[in-house]
Amino acid sequence: MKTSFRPTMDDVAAEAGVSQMTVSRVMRGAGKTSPAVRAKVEAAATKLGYSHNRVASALRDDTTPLVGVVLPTLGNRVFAEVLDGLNEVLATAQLRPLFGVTEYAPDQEEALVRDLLAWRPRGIVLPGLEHTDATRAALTAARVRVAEVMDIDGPPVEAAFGLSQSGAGRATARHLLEKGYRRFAYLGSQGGRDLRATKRFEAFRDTVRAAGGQMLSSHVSDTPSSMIEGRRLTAQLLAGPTPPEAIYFSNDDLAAGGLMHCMAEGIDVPGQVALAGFNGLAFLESLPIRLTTVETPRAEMGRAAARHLSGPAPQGTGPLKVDLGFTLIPGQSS
Amino acid sequence: MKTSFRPTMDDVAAEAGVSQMTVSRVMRGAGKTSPAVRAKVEAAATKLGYSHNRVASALRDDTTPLVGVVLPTLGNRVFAEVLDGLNEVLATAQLRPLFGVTEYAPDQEEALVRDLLAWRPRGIVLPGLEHTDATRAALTAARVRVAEVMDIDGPPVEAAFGLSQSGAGRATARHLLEKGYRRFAYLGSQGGRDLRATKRFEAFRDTVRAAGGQMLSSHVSDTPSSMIEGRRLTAQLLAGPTPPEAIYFSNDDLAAGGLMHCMAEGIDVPGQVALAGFNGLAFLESLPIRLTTVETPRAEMGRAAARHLSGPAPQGTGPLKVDLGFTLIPGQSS
DNA sequence: AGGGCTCGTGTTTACGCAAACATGTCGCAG
DNA sequence: CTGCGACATGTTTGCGTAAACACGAGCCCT
Repeated sequence: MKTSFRPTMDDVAAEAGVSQMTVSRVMRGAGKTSPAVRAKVEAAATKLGYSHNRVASALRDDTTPLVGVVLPTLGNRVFAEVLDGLNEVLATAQLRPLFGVTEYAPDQEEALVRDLLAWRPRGIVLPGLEHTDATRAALTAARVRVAEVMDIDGPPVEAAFGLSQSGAGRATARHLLEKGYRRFAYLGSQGGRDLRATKRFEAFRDTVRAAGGQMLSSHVSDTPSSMIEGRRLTAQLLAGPTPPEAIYFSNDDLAAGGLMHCMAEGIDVPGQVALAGFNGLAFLESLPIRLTTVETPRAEMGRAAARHLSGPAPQGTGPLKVDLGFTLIPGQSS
Repeated sequence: MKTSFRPTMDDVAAEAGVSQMTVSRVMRGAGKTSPAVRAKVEAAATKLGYSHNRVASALRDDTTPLVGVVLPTLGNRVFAEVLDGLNEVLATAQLRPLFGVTEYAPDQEEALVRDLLAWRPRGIVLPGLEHTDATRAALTAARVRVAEVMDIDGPPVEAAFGLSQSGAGRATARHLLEKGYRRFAYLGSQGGRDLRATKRFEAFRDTVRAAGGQMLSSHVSDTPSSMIEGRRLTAQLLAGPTPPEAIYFSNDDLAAGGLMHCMAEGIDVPGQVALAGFNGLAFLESLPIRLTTVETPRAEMGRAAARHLSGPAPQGTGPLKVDLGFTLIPGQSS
């Protein structure tokens, strides 16, 4: 006997006095097994401490009950919430998420997708609709279900579950224009690698201009987004030569940081400057002034994607787009 | 040719005019291959759209470059941060997290561990030190590295990376006692299933009593923790017959909710009631009053666990405990 | 010049499981 | 009492990969 021997179905079969195939059937609850045999096999498995080997099973089946999950980052609560919703539904379908993060780099996404596909997953979840050609090629070559989340402004590989990012940018612009603001600035982070933030910004800018407003400036820092960074960027902007009437931030973290700066400096919000964010994160409730923002269905995007991947294969009806919507939340900051 | 044919190493080998083994060697960059052959093989692989099959590879090797990750929940930012730190280090070691959540149920943890072990992972990460006997048995039977995170108050299976939960409870109690408070209440959530929160509470209570203080009440709701729930619990408590001088919350979310209640009702903090939380979450910065809390090294616990699992196997020197510490942050709420 | 290297490549084999097919057994209808 | 079918269990086979070993070609050292 080897040191640290690990029992296989053959060992369990020998112990129970049945064939390996019968053990397989009992383990999976598949096919026909008599109660007597089932009991014997279960006792033998317990006695030997047998652990089913999903790797062998997966090789035999040429597929795994895994779903590859690609996220831009875990540093942003948004994606943790998407993952949570995703996992919630995957768990009920006996699927397990296998994930990796790209830090918003397309080439990292490409490498990650390649690696995830090597596991022969049942499906794969990607953020957004923009991918390299090689990524798309790999996805279509593999027989794998694909769900794209967050964005629906573009052609999905197979199915997209999200919201119109440019729609959100437009809605925010319209709200601020209605409130009478005309001179705007935009503050973002991630060095423009967050393509959805860029879509929001461009729609915002175009809407402002179409209405006769002005984009005085836009500054996108290179760092990950955080409250601290939002505070820094806001301080810098307001100390500049052309302070805006309203600031559109690429997300709530930056916006909340902006609000912190204003409160610390005694700058009246929205009197001297209005602020708007994006996402509708729960912590906004704890701010002394309610931030204007756009609420997004984060967990629901994950759930919808998981439902798609758990369900039956699509009927060649072409790419599917599911608009899960967003809600403009007018706050006290505008 | 089958519909939707998936090339194997044999196909690549035929295309390149070499043996399957040579393809394997080129793919893994293992052993000796001449540059000429390498180029031929790589060209053939690209041409055919070959994707390495990690499942077959894992069966052959009887191990996978995967790490099973067990988390109580993803609904709490704390665990997303641990996962982030974990993933950060695992990624550099070419390991991939495969995770599942238990919702704080020991039997779900048991089932989850069994399932994760079926993937023959390199290692496994668990929250806390309390597990069922069957879970411990399964872990030791499997040849798998084990890292437990969050807590160090107890015997680890192999290695624990965390902080003393009871130490944190004691430190908070001492701080409040020094400030002169004597009549306390405790508010928690998760129906007592969060064993680490329970450890903090018990240490807090014992410290208070040993110093001649009183625990007027303790209430643990059954719901997941959230700001809303903290607000509700606090409202209920303060409306009761014996309002305390200070409230110890099981975490920052509840504590922040408590603060919201007090602000909304015009209750002076800490004049009428002091508040203290746990975790030191970033969003506390955005509260108008800095909450007293205990800062925990969440990402670092994940990183340390990942480093342990990536490193060489332990030298039979017995269980390892790594105290990553905590920091009491005295705020304006006490 | 011959022996023993090293280096690059090929051949054989086993990893553990489950589909497909084969076989055996029992009960019941005619 | 015979025959046939339903059901339970067994046998064979192959999934794609990588370790172990085999082998041949060239090289250096004596």
